[in-house]
Amino acid sequence: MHAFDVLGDPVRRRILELLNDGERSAGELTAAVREEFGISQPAVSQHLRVLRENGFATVRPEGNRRLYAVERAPLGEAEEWLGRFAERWRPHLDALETEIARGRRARRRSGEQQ
Amino acid sequence: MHAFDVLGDPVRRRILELLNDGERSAGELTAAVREEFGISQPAVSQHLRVLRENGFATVRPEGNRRLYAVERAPLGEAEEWLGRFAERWRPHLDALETEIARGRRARRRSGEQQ
DNA sequence: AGCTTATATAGCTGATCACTTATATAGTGA
DNA sequence: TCACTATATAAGTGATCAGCTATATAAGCT
Repeated sequence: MHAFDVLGDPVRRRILELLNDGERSAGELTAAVREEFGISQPAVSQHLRVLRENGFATVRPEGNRRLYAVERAPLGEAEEWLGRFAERWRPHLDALETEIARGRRARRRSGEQQ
Repeated sequence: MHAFDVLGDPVRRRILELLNDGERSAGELTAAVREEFGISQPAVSQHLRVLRENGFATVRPEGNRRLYAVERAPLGEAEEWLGRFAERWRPHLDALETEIARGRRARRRSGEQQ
């Protein structure tokens, strides 16, 4: 399953957003998502499975619970694909590198520390 | 239709990649995509419609042809969403902003022009 | 062991969507 | 105008997928 297929679902995107704040148990995620989307516990569990099986999330059992955490690598790949277009829509990003170099030169000359 | 739903299709992603190199006629896109995915002309045309209607591409008629161009704004929105996770996987991007600010201060003080 | 809580899986179903063929629209040039 | 090329739309179909209910698995507690 391609990264963008995984990200194509609003529930999964929401779960990832929640996980971005830190680890969450399946139950916490289910409660939040049920509230917003009005779907059942198994529905959420299936989305968690998709996230797991595609490497977007990892699980770690803690007692009774299963704690989920976001895995950023696949998100990075998606971002990388979009990045091939980014040079054009955000040209100032290229300029950043230049800015840094100029800033360093300026500081060297003025003797600014820190 | 959400940005990631549009990007969820491999044919549409390929079309965007092709458009990233510059304007292409519907016919050129159709030829390339038919080759790679083995789908019909109407199938490609429908994908072009999705890209148009969701703001990922614009068209401009030229004689008989219709020339497509990529529109980067919605790609930027998708990238922005991913960016909320990026702070963690690419922390140096945050540092860039700081660098710029520091560079500007340094230049102001040293009186560097241009 | 038996009950409860937490989470996952199985099996089914309806909606969505990408594809197909057939046809419509529109520009070009004889 | 007629034929030709380029592209879009229409209508129908099958596959995929997200949802549901019911049930299984597994840990904690009494």
